[in-house]
Amino acid sequence: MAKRHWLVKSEPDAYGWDDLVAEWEAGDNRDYPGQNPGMWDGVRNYAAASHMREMKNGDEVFFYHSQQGLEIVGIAEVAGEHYVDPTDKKAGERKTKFVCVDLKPVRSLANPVSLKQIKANPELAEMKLVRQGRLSVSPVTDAEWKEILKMAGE
DNA sequence: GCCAACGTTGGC
DNA sequence: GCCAACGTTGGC
Repeated sequence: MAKRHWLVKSEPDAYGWDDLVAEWEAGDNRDYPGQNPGMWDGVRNYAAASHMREMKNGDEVFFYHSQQGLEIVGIAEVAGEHYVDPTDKKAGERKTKFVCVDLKPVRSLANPVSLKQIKANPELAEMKLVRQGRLSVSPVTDAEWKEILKMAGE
């Protein structure tokens, strides 16, 4: 099964790339001690959740900073496939449960790729990040993945 | 099952 | 801080 690629976004004020790295260094979850480091919890959007259900261990994920920075700052990988989000208090009342995955930092980008650069690149005009800005977890095609790595000078 | 109202996200 | 886009909720 070929590796797939994804993009997740997070507000660095709430939980940024550095926080992800720190959690793995600490070997624990900052906000929910005892839970896995890098637990991607709190997604309450069905489209985003269904993407998380498709994520497989080893898939690579761009980590994007929204609100502040507005750029892809690093690459993470899926280190734990989807499970019911332990922070979803109403999971029992719903037929479709929200889920989370675990993300593990692989490396930060020496040259982050900004939303502005992405929008300026016609190759990336179809990206979900551009077309549907509010989606917090979205698929990235192989071509888009390569193009962005190229822009990052990797 | 439709659709208006409301809430949230996120770029600017 | 504003506003557009979109998702969710709830009345009918």
